[in-house]
Amino acid sequence: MKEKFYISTPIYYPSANFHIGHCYTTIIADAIARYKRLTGYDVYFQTGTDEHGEKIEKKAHEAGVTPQEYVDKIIEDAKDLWKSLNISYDYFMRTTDDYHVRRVQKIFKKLYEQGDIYKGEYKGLYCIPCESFWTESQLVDGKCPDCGREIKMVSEEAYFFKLSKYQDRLVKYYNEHPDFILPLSRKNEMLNNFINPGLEDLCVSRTSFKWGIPVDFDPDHVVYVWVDALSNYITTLGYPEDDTLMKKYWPADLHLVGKEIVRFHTIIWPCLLMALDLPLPKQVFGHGWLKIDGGKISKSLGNYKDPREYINAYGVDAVRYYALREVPFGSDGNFSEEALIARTNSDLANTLGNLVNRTISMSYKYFDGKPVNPKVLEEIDDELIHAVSNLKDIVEEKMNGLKVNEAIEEIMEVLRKCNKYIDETTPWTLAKDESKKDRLATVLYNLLESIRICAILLSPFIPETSEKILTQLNTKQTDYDSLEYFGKLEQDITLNEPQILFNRIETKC
RNA sequence: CGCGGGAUGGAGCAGUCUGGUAGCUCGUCGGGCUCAUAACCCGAAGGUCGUUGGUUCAAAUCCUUCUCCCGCAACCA
Repeated sequence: MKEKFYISTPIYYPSANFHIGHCYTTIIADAIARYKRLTGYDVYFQTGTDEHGEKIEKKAHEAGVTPQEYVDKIIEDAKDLWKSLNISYDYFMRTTDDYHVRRVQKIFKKLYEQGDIYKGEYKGLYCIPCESFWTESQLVDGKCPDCGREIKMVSEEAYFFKLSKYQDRLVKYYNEHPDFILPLSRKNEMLNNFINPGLEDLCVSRTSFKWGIPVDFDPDHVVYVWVDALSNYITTLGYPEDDTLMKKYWPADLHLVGKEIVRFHTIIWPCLLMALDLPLPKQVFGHGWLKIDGGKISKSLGNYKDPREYINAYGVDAVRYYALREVPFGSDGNFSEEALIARTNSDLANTLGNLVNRTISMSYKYFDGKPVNPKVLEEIDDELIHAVSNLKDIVEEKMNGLKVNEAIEEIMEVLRKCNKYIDETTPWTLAKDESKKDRLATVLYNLLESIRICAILLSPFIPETSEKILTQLNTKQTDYDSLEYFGKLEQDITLNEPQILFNRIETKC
């Protein structure tokens, strides 16, 4: 039986249409999910939306629609966006779905009945014009850090979760699972800032707004974000009503999250799971951000375009490739249209596209598109064949460490070697000498086989392009097992006519 | 002193743990090639490795001073 792999994106907050940052997280998750499927895992890849809360209630009110109508429209748009990015999610969850509402109520009640949730009073410093709570340390000269006006102490009745009770067990889990939080610097951040100073109990209900899941035994309250949103990862598997899928897929293998919500996934979520007596997720990866021209992507600044504009202009794989290639493991990267164009031209059009094009063209020119391998090898072939043969294992090592950009760079390195190999072997010169015909066939076969292997390994990242290449090769050797050794490309096939994979993007100047 | 990350040729990064000729991609300039998408291949120029002081035969790397940028600080991917 196949080994399972459960990967999730966060459930995004649909207060506005999604931007390139949401795409970034989702593209990485998709690439990892596709890679795991390619290598033989039974993958469950979940994404979705966190649709409750005051902000959406307010936004809907401003737009003159109900909150449900408001989010429905954005979710429709989000699904279209994921489709245009070739996101291969297995399930799109929404916190407004009936089963989720019902199961969250059951979870909340269970925690209440076993004493992990209790009723108390929420006291906070509140800025009335900004409608925001602040902590003491956030205040500037004792005033609201946003507007500078007076704040006041308010209190409301609320339910609390006993986060403090699980502190020691959480630290123990961290120590026993050194790879639980990646990158490591995030773990230190959690310990120094939150855990070591002592966890405080967490406010898990609100009475100040209505757009949320009602606490069924106390209808003045709605369940606040934590129990509602975080539990999405298990309510979709049936918890607590049906354990069939839970047994199959839980615990999650990887929660992919942005660095700003690492805390929720590495402190609050594990403690909730401990309270429910469920296993904890194996790994949480807090990735960096795509910046736009060095600054944050900001809804209020509106400094971004609809991602589909880039997809329509440059192709889905240009956008996917950029997101996956440009940002190093765990750190921030910059997004700009100029950089996207430069990356697409140099890597996808020049290195990859041109290589495929020139190789297939030569195969047509000299052998009518029929690959044969007479194995007239020379010393110069060794390095290429060696590099291509090892590529699968190198990519595997990088992907296991979630170093997606490095995995891609390794493949590009091999493609550059292929281009170099062409110049070194000069097939056009061999073609002029009839006695070198078998050598020429060998050189072209080596190239076509290298391209085939690279195309398969690129399929998790740029699936559309990968498929185009394999179609041009007209090969049936497209699964992971076909990477077992160099030389699996069939010799009784005819390639399809070469087609441009990526047109160079000319910038008007 | 709240915690953490960062500063390396024009741009983006690796190298720092474990000290030993500073590397990669892009860009620029020169050359080559003609299978290919002004592409591809080769070569060159360009760096006092943020700052101060120290340890050492030797520091981008270890210790120290300071500066600047960024993130977190109880819902911004």
